[in-house]
Amino acid sequence: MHIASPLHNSLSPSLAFLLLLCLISSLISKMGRPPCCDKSNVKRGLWTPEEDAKILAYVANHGTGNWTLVPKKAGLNRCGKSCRLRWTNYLRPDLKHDGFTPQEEDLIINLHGAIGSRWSLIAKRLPGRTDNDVKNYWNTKLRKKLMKMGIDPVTHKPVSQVLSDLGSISGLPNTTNQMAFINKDLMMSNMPPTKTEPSDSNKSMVEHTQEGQVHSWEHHIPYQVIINSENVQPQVLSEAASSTSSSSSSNLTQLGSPQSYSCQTPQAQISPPCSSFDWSEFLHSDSFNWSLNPPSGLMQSEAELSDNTKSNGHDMQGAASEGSGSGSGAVACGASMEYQINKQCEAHSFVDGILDRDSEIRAAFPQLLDASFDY
DNA sequence: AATATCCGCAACCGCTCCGAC
DNA sequence: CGTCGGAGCGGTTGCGGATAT
Repeated sequence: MHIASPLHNSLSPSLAFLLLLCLISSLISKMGRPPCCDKSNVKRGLWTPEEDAKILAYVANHGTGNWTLVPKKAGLNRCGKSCRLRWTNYLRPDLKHDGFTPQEEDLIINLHGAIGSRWSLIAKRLPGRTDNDVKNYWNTKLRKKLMKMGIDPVTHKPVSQVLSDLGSISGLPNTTNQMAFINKDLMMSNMPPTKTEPSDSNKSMVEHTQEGQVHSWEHHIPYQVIINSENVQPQVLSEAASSTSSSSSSNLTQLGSPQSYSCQTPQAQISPPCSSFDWSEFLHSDSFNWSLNPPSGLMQSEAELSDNTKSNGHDMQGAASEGSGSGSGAVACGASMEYQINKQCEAHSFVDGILDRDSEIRAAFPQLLDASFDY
């Protein structure tokens, strides 16, 4: 004896499915933004030549833009976002697919030291390269190269300086006005855990596994250990911190790295107080062409530059636009860093300059280094 | 020769920004 | 002013080839 409810009788399977869809979409809208496409029904993974041809044909006929419609119009079972990435990172006709030149390599290192992991900004200085290219090249080659040479790829400081800064935190005489950054890779690769006995204050941060490996650094040590508020203006700090979703390490590196290039005493490293600094302006300035004699192709057109400034204006344009005085401050700061960077570039390569700085620190603080670290 | 490990790169993911409505 | 969707960004993952054992 089955008594069917009226609802059960009237609800066809297709209607039930629609209601379910409505319920799900309603739930999704409450939870947050729905995905850009139905990932379960689109192809993922490597692209075939046929798919590439469809994208190329579509772009040739319609141009780029409105990528969500591209899969449908081009006859592709792909997410629009995936199509856009395929185009921008691989299919664009202006892309270079050959290896990076030494000039490009130097430029990436210099720019990374100055602005951190702003791959898109760096890539804009390298015609034919995408942010993905630059990022991959950095992660696979340049980072390791710098580490091998004893340079912390995060701070672009010599390892000895980073470690001495770490020693300062852990109870050794503290050299204020310094910015110290802890890089996990650096720790893992340059700090033999069995050799270094952490001080009491450090023991809580350093944990040795049974195999003698250090772990959990990132959970215990803030990347930014010391920031002198007199030298780093809160506005710059907050702008840098809020400008991107990238990690705090990269944001803070932007602030610290240019200063660390200077071949001066630790105290003198710190630039005069800046009301703000315009990274975009700095990058666009002639002084940022370095002494690499970059090929003319490395230069960016004015249109691109202004677009660049616009797209990054919220985080790169500081008080320069807010008042005449602060504008000159930005210029002054830019000039200061330009001087430091150019000074270094004039005499040596980037790496040479850092190694020189390393030697100076070793000479200035032999006891400090010898007593704290043996590497 | 077979297997394990490493490495580089393409692609994906999640987030933010920004303009249109 | 808030919402929506496109676009861009940086970080991460996974695959496939290269190299080591």
